[in-house]
Amino acid sequence: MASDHTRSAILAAAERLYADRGFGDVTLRDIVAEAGVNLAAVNYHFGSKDELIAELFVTRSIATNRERLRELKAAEEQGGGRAPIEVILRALVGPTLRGCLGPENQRSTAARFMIRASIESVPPIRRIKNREIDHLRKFAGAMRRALPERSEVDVYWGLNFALAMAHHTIRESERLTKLSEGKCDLDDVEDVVERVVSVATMALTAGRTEVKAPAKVAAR
Amino acid sequence: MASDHTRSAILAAAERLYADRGFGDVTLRDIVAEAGVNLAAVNYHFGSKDELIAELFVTRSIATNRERLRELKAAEEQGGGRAPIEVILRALVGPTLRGCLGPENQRSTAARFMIRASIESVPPIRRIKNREIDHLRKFAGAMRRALPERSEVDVYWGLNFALAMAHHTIRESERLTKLSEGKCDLDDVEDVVERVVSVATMALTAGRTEVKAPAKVAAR
DNA sequence: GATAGTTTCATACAATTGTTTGAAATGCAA
DNA sequence: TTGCATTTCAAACAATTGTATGAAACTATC
Repeated sequence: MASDHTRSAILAAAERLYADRGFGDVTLRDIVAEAGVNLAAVNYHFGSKDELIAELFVTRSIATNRERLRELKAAEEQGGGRAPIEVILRALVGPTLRGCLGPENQRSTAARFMIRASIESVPPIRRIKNREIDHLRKFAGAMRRALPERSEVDVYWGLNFALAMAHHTIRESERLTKLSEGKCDLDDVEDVVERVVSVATMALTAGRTEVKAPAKVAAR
Repeated sequence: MASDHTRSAILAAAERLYADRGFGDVTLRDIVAEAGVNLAAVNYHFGSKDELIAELFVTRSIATNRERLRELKAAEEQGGGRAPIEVILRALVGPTLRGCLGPENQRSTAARFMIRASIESVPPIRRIKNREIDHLRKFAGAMRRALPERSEVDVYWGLNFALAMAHHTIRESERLTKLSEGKCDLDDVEDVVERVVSVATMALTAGRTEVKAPAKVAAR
């Protein structure tokens, strides 16, 4: 094992390049050049290109999920097992948004890598990705506890829309800036978070404030 | 020109394969095999692989935009130059959702291709994609006319969120089905359209029903 | 300081990719 | 039919990719 220097240099370079340019057009030769190591080092340390990607994704996936669950657990414990829906949604979309948006220099490579992974899903990632469903299920559970009158289906849709707004805004941030001629300030991350959270909250609570009623009609 | 048979067979096969498997892992050999034509035919008729993709994208892009604008124009003319925001949003997200979701057999290859193009944007598409901004600007204009009291920034955010929900739902439809254990019915396209439209409408009108007031505070 | 195990390196390999080539086939006008 | 342009085809080409190899360099233990 010795220094591990080569190994971690590869991981860092790969994550940076994948985050910037996507999996499609980053070759092993690009990675080793960026890392300043030999081409054969990748196969020596990771076995194959796919295993490198998988290791990268697993590591980051665990970290991101832990971050989100930490916020969620803290909120629920504080509220005696039930957190306000806004807080839950903030725990869901906040970390990713904060990691990907914001002033240029503080953008997180890890977060941008995860967004790439969620977009152009390559085989090694696709194989692992199913686990994330369990993670989302925990959020769905918390949301149902926060909105007991709400139908299960509506909660899933709200969760889906919250992730939709967060991810899409990240992916298309450049286009939104161009479309709005800079008027939408994507560097003001907390403003973006609040916009997403507030719309998702409305989607989950509108037309159903206190009522106990059947399912289908909701969220209209 | 003669029959054009080969040319259109290539276009059809390419669109189908790209829609199904993405640009990343579809080779020219896959396409010509599917089309039942010779490998060299692609370069003979289109010049290069990139030009084939570009032609496909341009054709579909024009058709999709025309479809959306047709709905929009019809609505605005009927309302004397100003359509209700719900109708505008339906014109924006309806065609794409209807094309991509719904019972297996009636899903549109064209719509799925366009979603692929919006996801894993390859160089030839990226070069053209800027034009779509002009198209979105027309929708932004109609939305501003429908919501004159609303700030410009809020309208752009509403537009962004509407597209976000539509596209994300299409992209992650499989995951939503799995997460909800089939309870979210993605075959009921009109239900999905109404959900997206209603949430986007709320995002654009909440907390600002009749008031004439400054910007920032909105959509909270 | 010799030796065994680990890591790095230049280089080669095999497979796949988009593209080109030149001949054969086809269609069409005179 | 003849002649000419268009279209199709099998085959080869050149470039790029991930991977494998075997020797060299290094590290640590005795």
